[in-house]
Amino acid sequence: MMAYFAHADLDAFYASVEQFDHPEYRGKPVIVGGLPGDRRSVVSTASYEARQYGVHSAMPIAQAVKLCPRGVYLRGNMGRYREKSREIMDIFADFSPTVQQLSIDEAFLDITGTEALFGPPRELAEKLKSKVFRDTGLTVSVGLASNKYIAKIASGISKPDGLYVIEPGSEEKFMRGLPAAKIWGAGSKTQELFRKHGLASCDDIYRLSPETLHSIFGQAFGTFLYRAVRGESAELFDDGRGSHSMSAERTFEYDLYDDFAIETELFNICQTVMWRLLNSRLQSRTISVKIRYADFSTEIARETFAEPVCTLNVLYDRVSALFRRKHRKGKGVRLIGAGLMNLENVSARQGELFNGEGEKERRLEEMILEINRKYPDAALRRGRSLLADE
DNA sequence: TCTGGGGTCCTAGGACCC
DNA sequence: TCTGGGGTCCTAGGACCC
Repeated sequence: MMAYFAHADLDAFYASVEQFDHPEYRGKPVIVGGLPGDRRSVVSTASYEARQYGVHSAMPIAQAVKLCPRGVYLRGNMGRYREKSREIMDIFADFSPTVQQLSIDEAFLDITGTEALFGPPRELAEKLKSKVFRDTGLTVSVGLASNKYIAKIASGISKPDGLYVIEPGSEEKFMRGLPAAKIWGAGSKTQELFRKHGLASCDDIYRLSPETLHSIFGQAFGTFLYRAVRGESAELFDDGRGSHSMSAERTFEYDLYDDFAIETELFNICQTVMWRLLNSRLQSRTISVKIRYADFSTEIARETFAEPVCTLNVLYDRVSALFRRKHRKGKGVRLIGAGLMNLENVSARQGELFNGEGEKERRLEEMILEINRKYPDAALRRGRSLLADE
């Protein structure tokens, strides 16, 4: 049986959720990401009305305000977006037993062999689109193709509220007709390389030998490009295996120079990471610290320990020691972050670390983390001093 | 107009072991 | 008697995605 995939992608997701929840925003340019006057905020999502002013994702809010001063600016509500996302993913699951969620607002559906239930792929896509709209008030763009990579490209062709079908057998022709800028997985640096080598279209890349592609782009990426421009399955994305990580970071409105202020922020970030770790039933032996200085230069330090992190105290001790080793004093700090890599499921052995005193400490920490999560402003200092007093 | 936050994957090179 | 090659683990940095 011929494999067939749908890529379903919500249109301007965060902005559309806001317009659904607040009818007074409908038809207006909505910009989610920050309020006018916020320093160092960027646009997370711009509604299609806002895009007409030239506003787009990743643009600094200050620039968006210049382009679109009358827009509706919002900081956003991730909890609400996640809730809406779950509703939509549940709908996707009605149409395919194999839904691979790629991010909060998009997924691949393996729709191979679903004809008997939903009719031909185009019909399935139309049913899916109208069900999503009926049940959630949001529009979704769908691409249909014989492999996931092409389905992903297809869903972007006729956004918003689009439906684009690549007939089996026409994958290569479709890709070769696209500009190189449309290659998913080739970002700004690669686009620069394309320009440098005079590669304007996918067809230009198609004409290069595998050897040339490898010499320009490296082994893995060269192979990826070779396959992508032929309309072959080019799997850039996670196949479900592989390592996972968990991190939190914060950019400050004004660069920090004060050690105590920096340590307090670092502790705050460790709390966030620890809270998520405790709720995930995962563990990790590798910590990372990220520092971005006022000049935007960014450094990352990692360290792997023999024993996994199991309490906030341990996490904070390790993170702050690594931070102090890496930190160049006197340079303004724009961002700090901390994370855990190579996450694995909590082992039986780890359970032994939680007996007696360890268990008591962990319970206390869980309480503090819970309080701080509920009342972030009130409990922060208390949390830190409680731990410091031990 | 200076550039968020949370992820994934790839590469190159060093340490160490057999 | 100054030097092989493979495997594994680890670190730092970069590119990309939404």
